[in-house]
Amino acid sequence: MTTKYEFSQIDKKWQDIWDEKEAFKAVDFSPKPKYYTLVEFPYPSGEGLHIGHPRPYTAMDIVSRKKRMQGYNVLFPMGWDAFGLPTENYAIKTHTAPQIVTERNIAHFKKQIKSLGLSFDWSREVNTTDPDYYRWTQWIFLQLYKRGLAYKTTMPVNWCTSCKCVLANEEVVAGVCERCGGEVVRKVKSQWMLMITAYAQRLIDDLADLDFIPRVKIQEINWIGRSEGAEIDFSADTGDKITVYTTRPDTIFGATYMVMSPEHELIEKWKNEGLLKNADEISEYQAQAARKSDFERTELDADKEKTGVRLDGVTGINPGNGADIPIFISDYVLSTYGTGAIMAVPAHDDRDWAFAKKFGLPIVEVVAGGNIEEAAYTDVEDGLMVNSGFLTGKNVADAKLAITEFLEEHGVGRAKVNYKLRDWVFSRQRYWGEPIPMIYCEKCGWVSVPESELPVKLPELEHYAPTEDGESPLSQLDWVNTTCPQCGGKAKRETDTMPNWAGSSWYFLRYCDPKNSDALADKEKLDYWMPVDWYNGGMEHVTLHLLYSRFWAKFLYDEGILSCIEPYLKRTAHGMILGANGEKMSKSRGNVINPDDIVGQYGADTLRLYEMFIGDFEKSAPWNPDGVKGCKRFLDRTAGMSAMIKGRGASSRKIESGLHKVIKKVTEDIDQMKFNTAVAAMMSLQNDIYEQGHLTKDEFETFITILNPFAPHLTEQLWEECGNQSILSISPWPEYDEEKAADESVTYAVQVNGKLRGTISVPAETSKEDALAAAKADEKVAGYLEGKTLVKEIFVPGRMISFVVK
RNA sequence: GCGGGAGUGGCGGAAUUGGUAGACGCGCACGUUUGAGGGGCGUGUGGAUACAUCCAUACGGGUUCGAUUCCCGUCUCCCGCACCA
Repeated sequence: MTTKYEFSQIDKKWQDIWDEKEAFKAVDFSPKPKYYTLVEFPYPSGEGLHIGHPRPYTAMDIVSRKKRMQGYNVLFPMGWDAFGLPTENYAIKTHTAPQIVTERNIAHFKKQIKSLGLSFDWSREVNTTDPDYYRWTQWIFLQLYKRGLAYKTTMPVNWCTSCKCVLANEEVVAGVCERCGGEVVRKVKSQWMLMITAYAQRLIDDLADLDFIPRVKIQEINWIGRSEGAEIDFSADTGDKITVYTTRPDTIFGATYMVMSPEHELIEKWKNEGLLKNADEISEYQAQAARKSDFERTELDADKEKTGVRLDGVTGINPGNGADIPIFISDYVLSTYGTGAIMAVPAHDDRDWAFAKKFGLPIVEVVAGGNIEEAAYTDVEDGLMVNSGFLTGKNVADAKLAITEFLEEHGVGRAKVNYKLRDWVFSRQRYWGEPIPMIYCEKCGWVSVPESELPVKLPELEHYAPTEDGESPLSQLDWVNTTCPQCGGKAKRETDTMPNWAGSSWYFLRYCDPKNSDALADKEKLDYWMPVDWYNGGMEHVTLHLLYSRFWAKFLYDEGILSCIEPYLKRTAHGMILGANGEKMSKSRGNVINPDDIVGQYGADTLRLYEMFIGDFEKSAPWNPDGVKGCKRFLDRTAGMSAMIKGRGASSRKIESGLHKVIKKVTEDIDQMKFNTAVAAMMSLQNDIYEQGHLTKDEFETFITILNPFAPHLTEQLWEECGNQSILSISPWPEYDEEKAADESVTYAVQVNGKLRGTISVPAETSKEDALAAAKADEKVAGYLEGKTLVKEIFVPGRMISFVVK
């Protein structure tokens, strides 16, 4: 009999039995209610599993196991997000094909993940680098192209000088490449783009009904960055129209100058027409701005001064008051937002104020309430319009409406909503990604690869390194030469590949029907399984993967492929596991914990339990080697309980009531991600059982049943040793019985004038009157009541009694 | 700067329609078992103390019979975004 958690003898045994019996297989169209739990599939890096991986995996495994035991048909799948730069860089360095490296990494990851006893349905495993998988990634791209949502354009892009590759906005973090930390510069290139901006409003609106944790919703909304304002057409004395975007049209009478981004197209026009007297100075400034990386350009440095050059020879006209105003170019105006030009209102915008101060431009107050000598007054709640013609006297909100109406009437402006979200740069000049299934024909332009010819397979290569000029290594191959599907003439293939976010944008759909060769998944299976009921992942993916995949799902809904408008009903996020010193784990800090070592030394259940007990699941927590030992001790003591079994039924009122309370607590805590307090409750009950010294077989079996999702290996073993033939992991979850949970007696805290003066213990069903009488009779309490006038009695059933005396 | 979150023992952390602050674990101390160590089992463990009490949840106020919880103000830390007009 097992009296300790002998992990080396039981972990593998039960993993094999679960495999053999297909205990965790998700059944298509089962009459049971379905439940789809999802964790972010990992990128199988060469470093192997990180100690952070098991935290979300175990958490969602616990949710899945509990749901299964509660009678749900659970889909809990796993796969590999295997395209990506680290693999390719490793391949370049070691001259090994990325295909081989990937295969090896996946095998290693899978072995590690399997050692944790997670209840994945491995029969649904997917791999984004499998041609049978990426065939459908390419297919979705073609559908986007067909609808005009994929397009190729030449534009300035973020270019990682180290990866020699284009990055999406979302991949540039603090001015450097989020993957390698390399310097990012601007480079003009022809790129495939996905029009995610077409879905900006829906991506905001549809969050409303979803059960996402608030910080995820807020971060997505902020990233999309909706703002309401107006476009206003200013004119120039050249006869040209300069449209600006502003959120403060109410301040138009305070617009004392204009600023255009250095890239604004009118500047070239005016240069060509010879209108600019200081054309050389302007060109020099433009060249300077172009050299700066986006990071330098947007860096907010306390010492950083605004720069700019006045367009000498051109004057703007304020359509509000008809005033002539100067026009500048400055790099504080971005070409990629709004119209690339602004009306500057220095009295009421911090940036315009700083610029005006530096260049000695007039600052005209149009909203009263601030001190514009000191700083711009940007408050929109208080303050009335002044110096503003027909707007004078109105408040800001009314003035906005009035001026917008005025502009619309006169045809020089209109209400306008803008978003910070940009279209998704979808091309990568690298080898290890899905080829973009497009062909360029001199005669026909860009032509789709016919769907019947998908997948466009990645050809095998000798050299994987990108070329110095920033082209994909695929461009060096004869593979690029093909024929135009439309006219049959000579044509060339697109050599860029997709970003690694492509395959992960729809993988949760493939799990519903992973082997389908006629469609990305069968419609009926999608309708059965989708949407995902609970998706847990990292905060770092909120503005990347989460947003991208919501976009693709919405598109597929529009195409009639999906029946749900949102892919995930519930989204939660786990905290990081830090090193023992409280810092982020990293090789350079020397504080890395390897999950294999923990599993080898303490067993899978110990690692699982500790990762759940370590702290609040949503927050980061430092690793504590002694904390792991505490969890092993609890598991050993759980096994030790089997030697304390006597009889059946209930051993005592106390344990029976405690057990039912813990059933309730564990059941609820799992649903609320409060795994740490669920474990604490079981530990506490175990202490009570040890104190009593014995328990019944029924109690023991119930105890190991609720512990099973956390520590499946040990509890299966103990269940078997109790003489059960069944698999515990798929046995019914215990029912909570309120009557049995009820206590025999209740302890009341007794306060006098708000201070705790005693406690009394009375039978649970004691009436208010009897309880109050008992409280007054308490020796200590009586001492405080004596000689005083009782003003008030407060009775909170089951909790406390409070007397107010004078 | 904007947005979000958090400040509780030596440490990780519990406790919310306001109701016994510090559950549970670690660490530490003592006892016990053992040839010793380790391990197990048990007891104790916020601070001060005149041992009746008093103080204590970042800081300062407020509401209340009662505040970690609600309100006002201040400070600190973490995360995200960042010249988005």
